[in-house]
Amino acid sequence: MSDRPNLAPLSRGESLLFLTDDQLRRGIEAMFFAYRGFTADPDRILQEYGYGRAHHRAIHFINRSPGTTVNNLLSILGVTKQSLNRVLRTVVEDGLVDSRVGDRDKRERHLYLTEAGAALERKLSEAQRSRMRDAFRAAGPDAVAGFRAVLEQMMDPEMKRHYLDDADGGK
Amino acid sequence: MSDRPNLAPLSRGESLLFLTDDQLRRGIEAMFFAYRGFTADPDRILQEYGYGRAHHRAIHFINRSPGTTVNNLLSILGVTKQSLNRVLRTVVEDGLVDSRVGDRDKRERHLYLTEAGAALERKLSEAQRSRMRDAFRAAGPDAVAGFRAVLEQMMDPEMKRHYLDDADGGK
DNA sequence: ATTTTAAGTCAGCCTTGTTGACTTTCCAAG
DNA sequence: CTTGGAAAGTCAACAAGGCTGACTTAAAAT
Repeated sequence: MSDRPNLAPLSRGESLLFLTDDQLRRGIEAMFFAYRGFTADPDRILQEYGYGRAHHRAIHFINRSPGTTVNNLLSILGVTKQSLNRVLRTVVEDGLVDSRVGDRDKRERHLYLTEAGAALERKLSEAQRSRMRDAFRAAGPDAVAGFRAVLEQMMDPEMKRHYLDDADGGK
Repeated sequence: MSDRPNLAPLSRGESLLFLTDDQLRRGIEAMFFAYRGFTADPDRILQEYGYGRAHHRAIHFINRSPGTTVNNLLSILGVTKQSLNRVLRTVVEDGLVDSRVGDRDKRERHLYLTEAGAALERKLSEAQRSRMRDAFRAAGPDAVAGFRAVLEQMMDPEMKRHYLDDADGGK
């Protein structure tokens, strides 16, 4: 393969790098427009339920890590506890999330999805997975690896901790 | 369910992709965490100026397409005119953006960055480009192509129109 | 002359973020 | 056993930035 994919005009022989400001600007806009697409489908579903993205995020990560504590969720989501609490209160009241006092430490609340919560989670994530599946299929396996590699590099280091604690073990 | 847990694509990067629900969930979280990183640096700068992401977006696209009209900006950003107008009013008042009545059509306002506006734009986009440059460098050229390919597929079709109207011309 | 379009404005509402102050619970260290 | 502090929750106030709806002005299009 060429080491210069179809990306750069490179008229000035000076730069071996394919990272012109224009290339970077395209990457920036790609993030902007793609993120909009990425959230569009769940947003529509949430609206029917009177929820917002904040509810989606909470539900997603409770589903991913059942029994997680509020504090843990706080550090993943990066919002204040007051902000999270407002969201959490509504989903608990609405019977989507179960908040159980900790056994070892009774100050902690452990969060679990109820059946209704799990049902909404499936609905939301199926919509989101569907779009991602289509994008992955259309772009191909190599592109998917590249996509993940770049995004991983773009995260703040502290966030990488939360990005799939399980993940591919070593590496 | 997935009959093929994380085995590499053995069919020559063609047919069956390894798109388990878990792979897709990783892609979803990658988007979430990366987008946070992506906006973190500009957000910090904007805060010093008392602006938000909405101002950044307006400034970005005015810089990309000087002389663009309010209506055009509206369709790129996908917000209501009232929402955009509030943002636009402040940046015009603050002398970052110049709003000129159209020559051909006097109903239209054409938007341009002033020197001060261009200075802020450079500051913001340099921060964002810097992070993207680092991510691109670390991930490598092939990854960058894949990143862009996947994001492009993830956009809503109408948004693809706005994504680099200039772009690689005849394909 | 009438209708449509582009832009702007006013008013009000919602979600989701923020601070700050304060309480309750309860583990753990002195 | 007392007390310091962490975890969680609550109340209040505020701001950004979305939204809708109603309305005006000016100019272009029909």
